[in-house]
Amino acid sequence: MAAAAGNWRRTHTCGELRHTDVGKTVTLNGWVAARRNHGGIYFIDLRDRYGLTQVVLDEKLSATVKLGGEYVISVTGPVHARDAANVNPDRETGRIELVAERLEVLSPSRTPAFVIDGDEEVSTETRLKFRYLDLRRSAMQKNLAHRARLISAMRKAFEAQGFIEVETPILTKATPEGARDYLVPSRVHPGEFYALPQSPQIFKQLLMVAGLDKYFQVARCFRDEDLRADRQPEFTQLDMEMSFVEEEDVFAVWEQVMRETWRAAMGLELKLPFPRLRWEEAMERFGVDKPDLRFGLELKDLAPWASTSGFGVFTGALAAGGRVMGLAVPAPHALSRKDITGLEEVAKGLGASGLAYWKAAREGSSGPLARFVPDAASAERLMTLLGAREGDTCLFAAGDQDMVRKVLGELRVQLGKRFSLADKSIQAFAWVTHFPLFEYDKDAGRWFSAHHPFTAPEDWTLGGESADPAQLASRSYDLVYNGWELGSGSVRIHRPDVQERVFQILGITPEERQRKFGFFVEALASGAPPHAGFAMGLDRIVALSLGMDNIREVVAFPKTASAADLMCEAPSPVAPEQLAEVHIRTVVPG
RNA sequence: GGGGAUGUAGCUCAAUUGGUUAGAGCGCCGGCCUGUCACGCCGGAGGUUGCGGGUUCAAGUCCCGUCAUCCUCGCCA
Repeated sequence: MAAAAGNWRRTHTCGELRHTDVGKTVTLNGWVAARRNHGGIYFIDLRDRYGLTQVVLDEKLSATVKLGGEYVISVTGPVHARDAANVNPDRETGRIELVAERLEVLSPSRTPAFVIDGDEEVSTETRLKFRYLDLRRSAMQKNLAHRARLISAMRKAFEAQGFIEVETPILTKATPEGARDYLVPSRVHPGEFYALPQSPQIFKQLLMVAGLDKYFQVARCFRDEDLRADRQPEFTQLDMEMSFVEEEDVFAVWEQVMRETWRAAMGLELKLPFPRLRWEEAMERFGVDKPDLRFGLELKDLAPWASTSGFGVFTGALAAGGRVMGLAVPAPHALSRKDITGLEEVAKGLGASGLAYWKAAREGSSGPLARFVPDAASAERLMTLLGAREGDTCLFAAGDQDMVRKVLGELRVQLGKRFSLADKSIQAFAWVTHFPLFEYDKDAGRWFSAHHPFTAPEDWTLGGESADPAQLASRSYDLVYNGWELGSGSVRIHRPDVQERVFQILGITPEERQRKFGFFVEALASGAPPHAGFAMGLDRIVALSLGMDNIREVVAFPKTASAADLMCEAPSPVAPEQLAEVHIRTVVPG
């Protein structure tokens, strides 16, 4: 190091000097956030991660340097108390100022693309292009600090429960099921590819076979699918797995982790245990697999009334094996004819043929359905089924069960938002369990795992040879929070015979299975303990805990909706030599 | 892949029915100013109206295409 180095180094940060420091001679380093030149006296607001401190220059000193916005400087001088008239009560450091005796420009700055401390909302495009400036804003620094606190709290909570953190490969093997893989060509093996992990799923199960017993990892995951506000092509999971356990053991660990995390990062005390409800119950009561439990407005089965209603659409739906369901919007929340037309559009968009409604009343009810509710007894019966009171607006859907649930589930969500039904003081965590094991894909003409192919079935026999895969429940579960899915997991298959049977139902041939999962099946046959795990979407939970709905705000260097990095301009073409090295020839359409 | 919104100065936005030399605030540059803290005052520079084509006497404005950003459906075991 040069002999002169060190005299510019800070003794304090820009956020910590107080009235009690008056008289000390200090050195601050930071960015020039604002300049106020009064000719004979010159003020600088000096910024760093910790705050803002006013620096005062006299004419002599200010004349020696040319300062621009965002210049990085070092200033040394005594801390002075401000006169009462000059105190700035809006700033932590507002009672003092640093009177500079030495000022050094450590690094000049080009004119920034936007004003760092400005009030104007800068476009996402500009923010991402100059992300290093965007991250200089205190709001972004707070977000990242909050993220770090939350991750740290989770790490501590897992470690306290005896979990060990293990890193798993980023260069791994392509998987046939699930999301599209990001591929990486191999130089050494011409024509072959690694894949970036969609999750560390297989590795964490292998760690259980290895006997690691309690694993966790802050794991980066990659999925080459289209983006959303809450989805980036690379994202972070808090991933975990444990051995010799079942659902309740995993729930207990996570409930403890969430309680400690919420306490440390948010200062909130969570009530344990979280409620559990089976997937089937969630779908029946709320129409969705991630219900917002902060308000009611539940879906009700109206078959007992509908079957004798005389309304052809309803009786027809029931006769065809479908459902007639409804929900009651409490009377204070009025829905106009126009509102209902809007909701009907939503319903139609989701496959409903229409949206019947009824203004509940024992006498003189109204709405298109009123003529099918001819008397007080009939009205009473319907209102009881709906849990409706006098004056409530009741909405109905009839038809195929999946469609009816989807329509009313969506209406429930929209009405909840519209009328702010959710009690904001509630932290509504819940475990949704026993999702279906398989889903049928009409286009592909085969069954797919609803969760992933290593998920244990509720019944180890898989219902026998003749079972209908659609009817099988799995031992998978989601953690739901205020209507958001935070993460999911399952009890895994630890028996090779059951794993074989699942592959069989998925239509994966023995050759294919051997090629793609051979090592994994062998591992399961090499002493696999019963095990189960869970992974939480970290970006989502950090954003949610900050009251934000876009995870870009909590990711340091996120990508745009077209998966581009506007700052470093990735992806980008590469030199032909580089392609040749990895045996790639590109064929670009057009 | 589909749908919707947006694109004008470095940033955030305005510009009537298609009609003069495309404006404002902030930022930037120059000057003045000893108590400001969004300092103030005076002056100034800065535009391929995303790009390409078309209609028109005339296009930021209308039409077609295209690109980018945002939201969203499909997709995301």
